[in-house]
Amino acid sequence: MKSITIKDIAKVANVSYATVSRALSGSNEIGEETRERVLKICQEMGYTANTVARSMVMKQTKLLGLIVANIDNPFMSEMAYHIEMRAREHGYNLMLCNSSHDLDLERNVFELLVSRQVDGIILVPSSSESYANLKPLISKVPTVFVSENLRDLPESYVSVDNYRGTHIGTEYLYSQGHRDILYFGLRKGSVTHQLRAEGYMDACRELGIEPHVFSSNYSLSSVQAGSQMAKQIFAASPFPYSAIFAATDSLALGVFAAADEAGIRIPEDVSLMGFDNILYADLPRIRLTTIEQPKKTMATAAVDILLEKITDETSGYSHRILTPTLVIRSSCRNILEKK
Amino acid sequence: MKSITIKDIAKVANVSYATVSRALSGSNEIGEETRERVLKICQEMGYTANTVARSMVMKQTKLLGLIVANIDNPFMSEMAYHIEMRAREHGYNLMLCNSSHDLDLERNVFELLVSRQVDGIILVPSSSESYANLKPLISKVPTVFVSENLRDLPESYVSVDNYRGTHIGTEYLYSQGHRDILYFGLRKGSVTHQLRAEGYMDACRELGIEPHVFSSNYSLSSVQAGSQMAKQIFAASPFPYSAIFAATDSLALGVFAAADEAGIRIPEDVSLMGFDNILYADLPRIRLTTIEQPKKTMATAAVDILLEKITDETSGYSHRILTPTLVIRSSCRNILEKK
DNA sequence: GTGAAAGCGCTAACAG
DNA sequence: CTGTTAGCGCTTTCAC
Repeated sequence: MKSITIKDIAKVANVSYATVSRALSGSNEIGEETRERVLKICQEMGYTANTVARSMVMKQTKLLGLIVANIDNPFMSEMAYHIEMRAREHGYNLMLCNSSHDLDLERNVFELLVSRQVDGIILVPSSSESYANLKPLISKVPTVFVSENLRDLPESYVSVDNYRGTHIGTEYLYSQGHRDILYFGLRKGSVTHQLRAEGYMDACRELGIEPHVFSSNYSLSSVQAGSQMAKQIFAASPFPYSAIFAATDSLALGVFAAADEAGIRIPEDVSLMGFDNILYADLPRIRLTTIEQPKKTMATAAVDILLEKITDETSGYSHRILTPTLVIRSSCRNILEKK
Repeated sequence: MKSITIKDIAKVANVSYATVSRALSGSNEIGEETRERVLKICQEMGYTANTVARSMVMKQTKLLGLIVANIDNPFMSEMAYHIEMRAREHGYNLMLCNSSHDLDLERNVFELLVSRQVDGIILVPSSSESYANLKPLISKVPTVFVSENLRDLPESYVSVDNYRGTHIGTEYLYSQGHRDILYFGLRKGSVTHQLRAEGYMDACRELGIEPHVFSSNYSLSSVQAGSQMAKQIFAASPFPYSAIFAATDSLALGVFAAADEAGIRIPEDVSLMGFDNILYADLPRIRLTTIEQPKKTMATAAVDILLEKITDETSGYSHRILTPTLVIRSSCRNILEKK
């Protein structure tokens, strides 16, 4: 499987291999007929450029690293899709690594990507701890965080306005007549989830209703965990809330499962709102009303910010906070109207 | 951001840079104290090896390409997760490319990966046409196809025993009293789907019931398409089948949606069986009875076969066909029993 | 317009 | 055991 190189072409074309390089790179310091002749020979001989060699001398790989906790999480995979497409539009390819929600692994793969000379890294951290965890490494390569709000940390990130998301959602629930709303799934240590809870609480205050939040240290992105947690809240009978605002769609799915089990109907008995608008949310029989994170926009923004960082040597960082929107489906009921 | 190299280390350590290389590579032709001293300096100076340079001389990148149609498809993303983890276990990293169900794009990214000198490629094709489409390129790099059954084409692949899957599923449906089963979603041009339909039809014949298959040229992996198609079959009233065997879980989800809309209850009025056992299938309110593709095993096998191909220069190919299993959830009813 | 040559960071003979 | 040296395939000055 010996592949043919620029030198082989040069020999056949009877030119120096620098000339072949010029022909290939679209340089203008080469005669038109020479270029065409060389290019034709490349074609005929089935020449494929060796990007690795080019990377060596150019000192850039046109490679981006993408670190996610789990690519099989619907939120992640949707982000990954858009990120990959956008990156490729700009001539970049993606190296994918799963960190499996493990900080040590996250650090490992980050270092790995650095040693592979990626031009930049996009990181979808599962918690706010990632920043501290990776801090010493971040200086080695342009990095942008996605999805997790890092508040005012000096590193680039793009996220949604989490505070506003739950604020909007709470207002909607209120407009549907709900006065007893449970916020389900606050996890300490994640500023993203801190902000979501705050948005809910502030909205409650403004609306003159009492906030109730159910905290947890479990994963907030697993429906299993959600259903475990939801079992606890449904143990109280009668269930004292008319609506549940889940911190994530996955959690909401878990609530669905636990509600079915407990014989509580959604939305007839209690309304359910999610956050993220993952692909699952739109499934038949689920049809979850939720807060949409503009995933494609976030993905695009992340790539663009990263490429800008790569191009401009000027250090600095940018925070891009996108606006979430309410997606109304069928998991919330207006309790002002008659049943 | 100038990174430090082996030479910088050599200078500080007062040795030749070959010695540094030896220390790093764990060679045994180096003195113990020298190694330790060098390694300590590497540590102190924060040296990170340049994998690209190493790749150049080693003529292997320890990089695998993964081409999927859409990483945001739940089947793909689950496969991707396991593939990445397995690859990394063996010291390989993954370059991810989406082909977006486009044969030209698929070829493009394949070439791209070749020029990036990946050591091998894992391809999850969306149809059987991919083989013909990529044939001239496949000789350039070890490749293994995943999920799509290529029948007896001379290229490595791992897939599930599709024929057996639908056979088992049909028998199960029969055991639950179903005699009028519609097979939903045969697409010509895919041997995978050909085999699935055949498994169903042969089972019907053996069981002495009449096969009915609904063909389509739509995508078989989109719930949207599934619901469009399902609308057509539900237009017939009364609906003449007691069970529907969908060619994929995504299609089954579409059937769910159309059934809800048509006021047909699952499983009370008609039973529904899927194929793939994607993550969605286990969601509350869906709980789809389906045929499981052992995705983790497939992923692992794909990586292992590929690495073997990479290591053994001996050409040749292998076909690995795994056994599917029935996963019983709640979308099928036993119609022998009283309602 | 084209060729010669240096060098990207590293490994692997080959000497000593 | 350690140093010297020759590349890996390519881009890019610098001459001609």
